[in-house]
Amino acid sequence: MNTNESSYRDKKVMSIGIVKELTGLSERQIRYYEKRQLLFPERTDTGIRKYSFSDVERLMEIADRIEEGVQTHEIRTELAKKDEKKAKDVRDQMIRGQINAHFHQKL
Amino acid sequence: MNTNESSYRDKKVMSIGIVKELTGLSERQIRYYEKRQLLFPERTDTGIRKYSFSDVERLMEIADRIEEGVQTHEIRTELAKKDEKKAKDVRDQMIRGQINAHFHQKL
DNA sequence: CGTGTAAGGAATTCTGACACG
DNA sequence: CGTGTAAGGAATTCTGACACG
Repeated sequence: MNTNESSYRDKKVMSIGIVKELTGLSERQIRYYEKRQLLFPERTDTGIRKYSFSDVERLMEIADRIEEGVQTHEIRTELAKKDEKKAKDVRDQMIRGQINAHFHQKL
Repeated sequence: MNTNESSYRDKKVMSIGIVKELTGLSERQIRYYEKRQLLFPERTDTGIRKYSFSDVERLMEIADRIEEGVQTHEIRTELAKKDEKKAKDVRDQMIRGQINAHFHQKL
């Protein structure tokens, strides 16, 4: 029941037109940030880009940093660091989950 | 922070192709259920339908009921009842929120 | 009643390029 | 470097209709 909700944020379901509306960015900008490796939309079999809500959030962060005069290269590094931290947190939680399950199994 | 998350479920952002993939239904079926008033996607200025994750969930429920041999007309009634109940729950929560806010304001 | 399909048109998205700087 | 734009093509979506039942 809770497993579902959070997956909505990461599910790649929107095409660029909606993302454009949600972020206020131009398609040109959205595609350019992808080329610079700031975000990673998926593609349909026929090549149409698909974005998630978290991609939208990320684009708004990117837009903020750009406005501050930060170059895409630096933003890329920052985001990569953030992503790695999140991945680590997820791994930690997984381990706790395992331990927890193991503990309860013993009862 | 929490206000955002739940809104993802109801935000109309997907076009019919994705909904088709997510639900396994045909475009024909999805559009037909709309005509029968079982769901209410939004439209872009140019007439393209946009669906939310909750629409996707709803379509899966609809598909189940159809498989059980229930007619769209009945499903419509069932869903309307459910929707009304949810709306009522939301109103109740709003009131509780008001009371709560009022209470804390007094302190 | 619920769904498939072919038909024609309109709207969307894609890429590579020229432009400015 | 970051972004706008016109260009041409491919993929998507829309509606109304014929079909079966």
